[in-house]
Amino acid sequence: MKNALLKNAKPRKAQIKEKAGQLFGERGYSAGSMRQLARIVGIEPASLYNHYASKEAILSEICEDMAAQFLRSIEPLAAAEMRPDLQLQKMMRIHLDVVLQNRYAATVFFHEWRYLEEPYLSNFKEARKRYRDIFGKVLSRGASEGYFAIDDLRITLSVLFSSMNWAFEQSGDPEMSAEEVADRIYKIISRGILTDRKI
Amino acid sequence: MKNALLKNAKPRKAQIKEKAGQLFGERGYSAGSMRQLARIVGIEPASLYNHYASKEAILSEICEDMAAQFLRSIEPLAAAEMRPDLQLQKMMRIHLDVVLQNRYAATVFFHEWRYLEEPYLSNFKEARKRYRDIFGKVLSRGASEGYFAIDDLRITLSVLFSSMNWAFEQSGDPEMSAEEVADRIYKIISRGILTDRKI
DNA sequence: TATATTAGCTAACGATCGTTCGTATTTTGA
DNA sequence: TCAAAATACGAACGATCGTTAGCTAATATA
Repeated sequence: MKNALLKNAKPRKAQIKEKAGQLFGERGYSAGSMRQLARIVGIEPASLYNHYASKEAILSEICEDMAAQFLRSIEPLAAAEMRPDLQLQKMMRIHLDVVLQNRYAATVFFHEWRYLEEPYLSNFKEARKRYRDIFGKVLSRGASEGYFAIDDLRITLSVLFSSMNWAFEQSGDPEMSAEEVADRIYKIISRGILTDRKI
Repeated sequence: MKNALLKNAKPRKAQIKEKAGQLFGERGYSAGSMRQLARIVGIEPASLYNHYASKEAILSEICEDMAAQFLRSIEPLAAAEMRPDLQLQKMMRIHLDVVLQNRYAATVFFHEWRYLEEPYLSNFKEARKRYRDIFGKVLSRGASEGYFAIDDLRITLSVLFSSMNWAFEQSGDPEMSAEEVADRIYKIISRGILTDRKI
């Protein structure tokens, strides 16, 4: 029963969510209207409300989905016992893989979350903090074990996530895989761009 | 004359632009209304149109101002003949100084430029490209002179600007100066976080 | 002092916003 | 088979949007 209901409810609802991700990602949450969304989906505006209670409900579900996917993807690796540098590299690959496989939703997740209202906003921030802390923990452990030299954890995390989250922002279609991009960013952040040569 | 003595405040137009920077930076361009702006400035909505022809005109002027300020600030250094690594560090300091001295306008410049329409949008992109190329040139020269090891210029520039442009995003008030932040980011990007020690 | 410009106001325009209502149609579960 | 649930629709509500019109008062210019 539940499954049957879910089975039929899902396609349309998922379709709305996907198109909303595109719309909000391209035009922004505020500028993207429910009427535009309805037109893209191919139904009347009023029909959207058979699947979502409000515009914000769509946004919050997109953000929650992404938060859950980021966390679910990274958690197995977070628990692993690896050399911190290798662990960081692998975690960056996974992060960028999630981003690349959810281009629009990830854009919404990064840009439009601020239009969430309570309690969604607090939930979002909490999830983001948990995710951030997972990376922070790897950096801290790497520092205490002598692998990393980290002057300021907050800035290091900021550089790390900024680099990853805006890597696909510029180009419409990426000519590189998530792993390639991740490895190039990892190389910069791990070894820097300076050569050993000193003049 | 007597008004010049009475008025310590900025001219209305500059005041509108400043408050619009705050509003658009905090709420976003689409979500921040002309009525909200008028209330913040302390005049009626209609009065805004004695100073700006449209909402978009305010946005475009904010973006143009920032583009001009970034370019004007960096150009003297771009022409200087210095060691590329030192030049890059100094340019990063200046870039972050401009960001920190224009917190709201910089936020608008980074986030809200996409709501510009032609021809403002093309002008914006052109200016941004010129600015980006200035940094790219330093990186390229540094690479050709053996100071930098750069696998992918586009990604390196992306990491560089992402790191700088979102450095002040999280915290409401920065407890670090632009120079401190710039130097910490420069250290990460130049030397990386890996220690020399291999276990 | 006479005139032109600037800057402010109230009021309201048409458009669009998110959303709701009532109803028809389709799909589902017993 | 049949009632109920799910899904769609047209129409419209009140709110808010950017903007304009028309007017008044202050200021600058001559």
